[in-house]
Amino acid sequence: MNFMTENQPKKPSKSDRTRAQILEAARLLFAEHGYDGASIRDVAAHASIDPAMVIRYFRSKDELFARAAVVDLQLPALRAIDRNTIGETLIRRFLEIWEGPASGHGMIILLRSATSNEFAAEKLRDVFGHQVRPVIAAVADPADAGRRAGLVSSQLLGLAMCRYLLRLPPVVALSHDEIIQNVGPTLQRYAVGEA
Amino acid sequence: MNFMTENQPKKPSKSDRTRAQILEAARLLFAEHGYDGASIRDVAAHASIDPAMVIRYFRSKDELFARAAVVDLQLPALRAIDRNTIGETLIRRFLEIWEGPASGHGMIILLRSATSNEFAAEKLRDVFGHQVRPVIAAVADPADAGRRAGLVSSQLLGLAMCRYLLRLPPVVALSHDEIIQNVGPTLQRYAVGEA
DNA sequence: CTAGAAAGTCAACGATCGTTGACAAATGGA
DNA sequence: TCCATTTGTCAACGATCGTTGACTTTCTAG
Repeated sequence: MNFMTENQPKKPSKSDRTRAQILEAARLLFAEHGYDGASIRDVAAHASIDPAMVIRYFRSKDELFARAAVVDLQLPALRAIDRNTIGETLIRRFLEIWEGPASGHGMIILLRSATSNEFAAEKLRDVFGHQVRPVIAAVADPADAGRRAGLVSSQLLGLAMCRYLLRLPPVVALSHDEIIQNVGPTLQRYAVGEA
Repeated sequence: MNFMTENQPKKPSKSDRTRAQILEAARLLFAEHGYDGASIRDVAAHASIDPAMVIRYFRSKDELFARAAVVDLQLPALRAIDRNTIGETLIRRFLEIWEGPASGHGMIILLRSATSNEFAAEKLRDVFGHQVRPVIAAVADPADAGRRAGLVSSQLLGLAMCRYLLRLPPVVALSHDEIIQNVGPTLQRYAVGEA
């Protein structure tokens, strides 16, 4: 038993590297094929390792998925910015999350599985409740922040579905500027628009 | 062999009823659990029948799914209506499709499986190309009808995801009037708005 | 009534899956 | 060096899945 687990030890101890490889492979395959479509054997093969190791490092497929489906949107604090550019700010951050270099696959993993996996769905509702809604609540009447955040989420999840999951050609073809120009005003109205 | 198959025969011939029962059970379970989550054995049990019969009547699970995932949105011809109410017309039809009495489960079946099943995804793209896009093309410059239809679809698919699949509480709580009031203008702008 | 087709039952196949436990190799501190 | 812990390999388990083929029951036309 390693009793230094909760310190900041300088040990990338072989096992940690294997663990990371498994997790990386899992993120890739869960993102591409969803929870059901990605088998533990597939993950193991992608990490050049035995399937049994996947279970040893993560206790089950569910736990592996939970580790892989971590999402931190890092939404900006909207109170600090010009109230008229809130919609634009949100859609710009959206594009960074989905197409920026630091994209951690987290959202696509959740979205890919949330339709047929209750855990993923709950996790996604959690992201809404703990990451999206508070940001909106900071700039809108808290009484209907949920409604506004819900509308914002509906547009953003739909855009993600069409562009990154379903890959509807006309939506894939949209440039960043077009997206900002079209969707920005929608989000602006949903977030802080009239009534 | 029944050589009267392509006429309009007055024979609900036992087998036709079984066939219909299987299809109904399949639609229900595919809508609830998706392609992977609904097994042929489940469908058979729901139809009070042997699993082998499902294969006999439909040749395979894929074919059964194809039969179950039929969608006809019956979108109204937008050219006939007041140009200023296009957004409202679209969102009203959306609510009818998803919550009206004639809801055939078709869209929820597709949406539930499209994220991890390529056939369902292709079918959904097909619905977009053959049912949504033409309707938009009738009232907008055909050159960017794809872009406009894509934006409309992103909002509507996102709303369906949040309200019927993910069941985000604040989105579920929205009344029809609230939805029409909030989403209508968005669709209006996407469909026929400036530039 | 009777023969043949249609409808339904049953058991099993091969494949894949998550998971386990027994075992071998590698590693590192004493 | 020796030994204990870690790390990795291997084969198999039980379960579930889609699908098949042989069989029996039910229905219906002649």
